Amino acid sequence: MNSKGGLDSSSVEEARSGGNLGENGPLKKGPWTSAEDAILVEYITKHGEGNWNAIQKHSGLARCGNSCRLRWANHLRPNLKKGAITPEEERRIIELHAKLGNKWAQMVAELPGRTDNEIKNFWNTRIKRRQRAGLPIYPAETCLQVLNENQRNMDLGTFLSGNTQHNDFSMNKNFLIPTVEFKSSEANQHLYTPPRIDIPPSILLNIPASSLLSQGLNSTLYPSKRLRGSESLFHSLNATVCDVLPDGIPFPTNGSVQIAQSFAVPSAYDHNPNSDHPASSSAIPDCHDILKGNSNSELASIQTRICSLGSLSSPLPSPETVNTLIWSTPTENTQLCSLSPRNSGLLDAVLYESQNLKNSKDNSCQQTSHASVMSVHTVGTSSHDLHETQWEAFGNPISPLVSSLPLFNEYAPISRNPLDEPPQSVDTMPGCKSKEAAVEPVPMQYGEKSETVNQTIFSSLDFFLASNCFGPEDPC
DNA sequence: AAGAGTAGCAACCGCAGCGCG
DNA sequence: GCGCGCTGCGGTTGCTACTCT
Repeated sequence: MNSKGGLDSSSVEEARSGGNLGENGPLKKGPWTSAEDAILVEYITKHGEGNWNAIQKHSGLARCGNSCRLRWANHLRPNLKKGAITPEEERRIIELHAKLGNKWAQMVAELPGRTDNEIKNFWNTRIKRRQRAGLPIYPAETCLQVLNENQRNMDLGTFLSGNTQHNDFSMNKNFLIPTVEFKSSEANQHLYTPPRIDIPPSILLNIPASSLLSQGLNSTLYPSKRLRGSESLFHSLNATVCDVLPDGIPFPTNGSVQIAQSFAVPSAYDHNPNSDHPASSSAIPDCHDILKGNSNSELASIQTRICSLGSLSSPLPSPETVNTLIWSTPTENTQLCSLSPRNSGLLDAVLYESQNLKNSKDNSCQQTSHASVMSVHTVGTSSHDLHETQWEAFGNPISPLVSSLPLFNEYAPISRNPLDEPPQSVDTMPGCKSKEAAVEPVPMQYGEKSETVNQTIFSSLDFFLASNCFGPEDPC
């Protein structure tokens, strides 16, 4: 690539003139030549890093300052570690991503010799690879490790006081936990007293949404000073996810989930102002307001709701409409979701769920709802219930989250490697008429609880990470 | 053997934060 | 306080090599 001076003068002169580009002409793009590298290295050796635009001006390179900076940072600077990512580095990257999300620059500090670009590329490749294989993004041990670390570092009090691992939380002084009523959930609560979910706040709040949703839903949901495109995307996601969370879901009332609970709010997609879901009206601040005012709440709400989404009840759109949903062009209802071709499919589906949820509120799908509600709230109490009830929701033969997705079952209740075992037909499951493949719930042993619960959470998340199933990329 | 598909990598683009005048 | 330029970051795109059919 580069030799610190092994080039003849003609090559350097050519590089200085920008090849076929004049020195004052347009800046050169594309791959760097050895001659350009040599010039850059020479200049930085003499003058040091920084002032990249000056480098462009004074070195004669026909490259913009930022390009020089990137070239130096990613390829030319000393102490760069070349070669493939080692298993140990991979493990570290996974850990860091679980903690930090797509904060490549921060990860660099923990991975000397590697560049943010390298890490980013590695991660993106890894994501693709694991999605293809139907594997969870995060190994269970990583989930547990992050969980344990967060448990050590943070409790609810520190979270609320801002003394957390994620300083972003502390930077929001107006983090409010609005009181939320779930009127429509009362009946459910009678039936299913919300048990305490045995998931500490840290696992829900400290694993950035960007980690959980990266590449699948939104790349930068993690509270960040940078919102940019993801902000608008988040708004759409916000709207859709707000809506798809059934109003009747009675969140457990421990601290962590209360936070999530407080964001189960209506959205602009509620086209029925007279909706008889009072929980989705005045008592709850608008998601958008919350989210604009406190980006951390994005994390909390999204993460938690995504967890809940894993067990969504389905308003039972027909398979036909599911197909329409998946393949139709954006409508006024879905255009907000068209921010990213990768995301639109999932968000369309979520939106559709939302619409049908509203439209079918009078339908007799309460039992299905209950099943899914239970799947959320039985996590901590009965693994058996968890599997069964989640299974009911997941196995809903008409849900677009299932019926259109053979892959879905690879992300079904328990994170199991679909490569390990061929999926079992849902037909074999009581009450399931879908022809879709399924994975049989596995009895959980004592001691597996924590891991399995987390696996469940991340399996659901992984399912969403695999959301391109909804889109044209993978019309499964 | 050839074309298609995919993986991996390098580089670019656009945005936001920051400092300075 | 405001505008401007610089810098850094994260997402995306494009290219090349490799694999598969």
